[in-house]
Amino acid sequence: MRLSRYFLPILRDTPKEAEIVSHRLMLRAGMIRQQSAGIYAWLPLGLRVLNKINAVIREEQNRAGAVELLMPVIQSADLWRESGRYEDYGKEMLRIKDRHEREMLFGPTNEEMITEIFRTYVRSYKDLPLNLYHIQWKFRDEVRPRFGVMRSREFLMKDAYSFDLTAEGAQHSYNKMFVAYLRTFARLGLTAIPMVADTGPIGGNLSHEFIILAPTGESDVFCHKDYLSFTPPAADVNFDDPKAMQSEVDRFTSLYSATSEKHDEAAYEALPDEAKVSARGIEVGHIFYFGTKYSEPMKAVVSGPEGKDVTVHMGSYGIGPSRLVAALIEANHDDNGIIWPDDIAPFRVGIANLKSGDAATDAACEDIYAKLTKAGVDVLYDDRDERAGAKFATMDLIGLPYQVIVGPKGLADGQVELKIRRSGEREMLSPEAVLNRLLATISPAI
RNA sequence: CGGGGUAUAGCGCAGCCUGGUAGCGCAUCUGCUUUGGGAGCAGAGGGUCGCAAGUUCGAAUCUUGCUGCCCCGACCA
Repeated sequence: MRLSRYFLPILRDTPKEAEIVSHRLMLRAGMIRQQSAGIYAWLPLGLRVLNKINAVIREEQNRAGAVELLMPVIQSADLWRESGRYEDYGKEMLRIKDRHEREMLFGPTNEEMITEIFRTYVRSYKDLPLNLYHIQWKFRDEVRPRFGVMRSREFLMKDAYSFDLTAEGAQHSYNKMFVAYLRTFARLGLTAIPMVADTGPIGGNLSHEFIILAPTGESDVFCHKDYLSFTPPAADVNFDDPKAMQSEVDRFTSLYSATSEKHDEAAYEALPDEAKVSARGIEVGHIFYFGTKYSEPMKAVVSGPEGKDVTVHMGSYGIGPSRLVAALIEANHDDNGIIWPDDIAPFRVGIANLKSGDAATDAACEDIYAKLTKAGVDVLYDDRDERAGAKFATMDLIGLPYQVIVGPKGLADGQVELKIRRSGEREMLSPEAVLNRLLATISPAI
């Protein structure tokens, strides 16, 4: 992408409403635009990041055997009356009426709808287990939205729903998502710690939140320090092997960890002092097993092996990609701006033409741009007629991991500069060497 | 939902107390000079001063009502 033809509304000043660093940087980098309290437009740069996060989530959901579909954002109130949640959900649910005065709602979650779909088509135990997911916008009318997309009213969520014949099967489904989540967060470069959680209005008796530690987090959390250095489940872990899944889950639930709602002061105090971690955390995922809470009232039943109807056991599994964008920035930034992980960056490489209009620098930039683009690398080529300083500042602000700096001085020696955003390291290399170096950074499919 | 703020150009702000028809910096546009870490000079464009009613010869400024937004708390897959 040529920056001169892109839409990247950078702000030099920080809008005063932005309190936390991720919100400030998302506004300054032209990623989002607030439209109303807790409601944001995603501008091109922000959308790129959101889509990259979604891609990782999809790969790991699919690997774990979940199947993607897409459900609507607007739902019928009648569906929610079946489960009894239309009355229970309260003012967080945005209720609307269509032209025929029919009661509708903007979905805060999709348990009822997925259960309706499931019960319509799935009749036999032979079709189980089944895990269906989608990535769709949700709306929860929070009393006080804040911190940009970290705590917004409209937000994107990946929500998966599992269906099993038995509680044992449901445990395996739960474990698969547990492992998939660990892998997903690890691939995003985040250390997420599973914590025993409150089940809230979703209900159920087995639930974990996945928390990443950050000073701007909204939850008080407590855990064993060793969690910070756990290695995530491997790519070739066998999701169909219940024992393998259970042992991974056991490994990640072996040490103390809890949010303040479930905190056990005595258990925590029993830890050695050097193992105690008391911090703030951001909830980036939440998984539940809730048995027949929805399948029972909504009559989601299948014929069992003995020919008798069996009410299915369900679980649901959420990740907030829009919140993850903010969480990633909270975990990856410095005074100059965002520092994206390679695979999440809106563009992996930035090319700064320090003298647009100069035949030699233009030619060198065009050549590098063309070759990287042809190799399938996302490149942002800053071909604007701007001063060098402005180009450096822009690339650092939007956090491009690799920056190729092309100017007349270097080209006189046949060299361009490669700068690594995260370390600040810079090196003068030939254009060919830079290309080889950049292509080598593209990690093979995990 | 309680408490506290705030609303003036795309962003950050001044002007309000003491009413006289709107200003600064950044950004944008033009020209010239510059050109390796957010350049300089000169000029230009851009605002129903959140909305409504009232007081007044005259309201960004005073009064009343409403609304948006932000912060603290409570709340929160």
